[in-house]
Amino acid sequence: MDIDPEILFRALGDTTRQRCLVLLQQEGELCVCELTHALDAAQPKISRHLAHLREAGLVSDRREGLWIHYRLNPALPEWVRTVLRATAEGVAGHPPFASDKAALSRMPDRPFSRDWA
Amino acid sequence: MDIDPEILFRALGDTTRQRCLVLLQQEGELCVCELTHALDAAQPKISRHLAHLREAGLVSDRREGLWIHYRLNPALPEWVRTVLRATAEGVAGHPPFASDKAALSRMPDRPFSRDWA
DNA sequence: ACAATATATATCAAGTACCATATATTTTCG
DNA sequence: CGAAAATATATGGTACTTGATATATATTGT
Repeated sequence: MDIDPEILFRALGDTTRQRCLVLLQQEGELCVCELTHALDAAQPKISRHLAHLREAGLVSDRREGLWIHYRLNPALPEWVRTVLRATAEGVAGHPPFASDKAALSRMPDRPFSRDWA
Repeated sequence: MDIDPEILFRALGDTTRQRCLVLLQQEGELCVCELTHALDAAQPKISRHLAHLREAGLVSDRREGLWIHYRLNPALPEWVRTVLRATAEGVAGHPPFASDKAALSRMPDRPFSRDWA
C-alpha cells in the first residue's frame, strides 16, 4: 500500500482529525458516536472528518448493525505507522488529547465493550 | 521547545516544504540557492516556503555573507524528529525526492563544500 | 557610492478547506 | 410498512493557501 505524503500530512493537519487518530490508536476501534462524545463535537463534523481520513487511506471502517466502527487502516506502511505512533506519544499528555481519552472513558451506555489489555 | 501539532502537520502538508525538509535532513545545511536548484523552483517560492517552515519552528537559519543557510531546528522535540526521520526514510526512494538529491549533487558552483560523511 | 548577488516580501487571482445547518441514507425493530 | 437510531452527504459562507510576478532588502566588492 502506498500513501502520498502530501495527502497524509494534509489529513493530519487538522486538530479534529488528529484527535480521532490518536483515540483510534489508543482504543483500537471506535464508532462514530463514541468519537462524537469524546470530542464533544457535532456528528456531521466527525463524520466528514472520518470520511476525509478514509479517503486518505488512513482508516478503514466496518459496519455492525447501526454502527460503523473505524480503526487505523491495517495496511498502512511502516513509516506511516511510525509517524502516527510518534505523534500519539508526543501529544498524548497535552490538551485536548488527554481529556478526549478521559471523556471517552466517562461515556455512558457505550455501545460495545472493548476489553483488550 | 513545544510544537503545535496542527502547525507542524500543516507545514508538512505541502510537497515543496516536504522536499526542503527531506533535503535538509539528508544534507544537514543548505542555502536557498541550493534548494532552489535542487527543486528546480522559483526563488521566491522557496523563500516563502522556508519562511513558513521557520515560523512553524521546524528550521532555523544562519546568515553567512550573502547566503542564508537553513537547517532543521536543533531544538525540535524528539517525537517531531521521529516524525521527520520516518518520513524522510519512507519517501526517499520515491519521486520527486530521489531526483532532488541527485539534482543537488549535480549542481555546478555550489557555494560551499559540505563534506561530512 | 554603485553594481552585482542572494534572499525576502508584497500583491493578486485561483483554488481549497472548514464549519454549521439542513437533509438524506441505512439498518433494526415492532 | 413506519418509526427510531446511527451515520452520511449537501449547501452556502467565510477564511486560508498557493503560485506567479514584481519589487524590496541586505551584503560584498570595486
